[in-house]
Amino acid sequence: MHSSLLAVNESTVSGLGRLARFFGFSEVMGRLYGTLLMNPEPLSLDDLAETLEISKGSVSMNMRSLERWGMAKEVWVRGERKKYYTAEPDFWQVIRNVLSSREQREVQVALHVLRDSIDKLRAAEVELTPEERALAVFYLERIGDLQSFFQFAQLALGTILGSEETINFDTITKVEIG
Amino acid sequence: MHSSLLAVNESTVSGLGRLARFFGFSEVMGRLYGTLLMNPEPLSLDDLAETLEISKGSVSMNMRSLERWGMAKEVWVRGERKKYYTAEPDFWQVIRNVLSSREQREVQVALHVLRDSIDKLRAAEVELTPEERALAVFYLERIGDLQSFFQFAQLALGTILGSEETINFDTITKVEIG
DNA sequence: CATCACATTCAGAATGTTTTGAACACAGGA
DNA sequence: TCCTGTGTTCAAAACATTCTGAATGTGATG
Repeated sequence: MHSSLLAVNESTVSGLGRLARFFGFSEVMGRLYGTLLMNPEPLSLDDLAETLEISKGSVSMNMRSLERWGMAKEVWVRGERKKYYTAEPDFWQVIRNVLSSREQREVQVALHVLRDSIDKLRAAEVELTPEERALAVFYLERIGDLQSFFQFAQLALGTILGSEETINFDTITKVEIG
Repeated sequence: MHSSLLAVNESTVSGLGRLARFFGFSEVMGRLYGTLLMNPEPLSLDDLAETLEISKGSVSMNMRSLERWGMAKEVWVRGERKKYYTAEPDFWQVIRNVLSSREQREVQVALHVLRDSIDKLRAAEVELTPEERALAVFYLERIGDLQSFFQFAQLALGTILGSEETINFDTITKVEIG
């Protein structure tokens, strides 16, 4: 195989490994996804283990994670008993999965905790000494700032996820906040 | 001190620890930032070590990281020789720092690598066998998808960072993509 | 310039995470 | 039923990260 193809493959695989880390997944998951993405044909567990030079056990577990996240799926190959996988090629779909099943929930939990804190402080107000009351006011201010941030995050996620149809990245010319 | 104040403090500190992890920092950094954020008065290294029950060495190192990221700054306390710190209270400022010095660079590196890959494939075209050429075409397609994604990320980051004045999260009603 | 009060550093310990590979489970075919 | 090829599991090992605390550095002060 020509060296340029090998080099491009390698840099894509390691780049996706990096991206996976960034999104809080294991690097191996990213590399597996990358390997599948850069292969026109489906690959078996053994193929993947051999290509990435990692144990079959690791491939097995990481592939199941990839499946759960909708980043890869099993395909049937005629006359073969092995499991074969392909990458979900719609990157947008993958991002949507991650953002909606993980990030969005995180943000909502955070907002919930903040709201609880505010309620707690308001409820306790009558029992506080003057100094404590001053501190409570200070807390409310800081918590309000955090709330604003998470509300922004919620809004941004909602916007990205809200558009039902697949966003065609190529046609985006502007991201507006207002 | 009233239990509600303690509870709110604790949940904010651990929430910020969590957020720090999410952004790829150490949890301790987040907790330190949270502790400072929830204290009207500056705190010394010893105060922080005692409050969070961690060693002074760890506090020292993590506080220097926080300073480098613009999340905390030293303040002079009259008549004291110790170093005192306060949290940068403008959350938006903190986010801007992180996004512009880290995320934006990451995205630009990724785009650069992808462009290099495309160039490499184009340059090698004449030397390829027919099968290799088919694979190159396939690679170009996949790489184009990745490029679109990173270009979107670049655009979004640019929009958030581009607005010179501090964004008031409270007044944001919409995040638009188009 | 010696002392004191603090901050910083870093080797080693503690802890957390990921990987491996051997054991096991399972399904299909003989 | 037993064998064979495959996938899965999980305890232990390898590896990575983070923390600690004693040693060291630093600078202000008498």
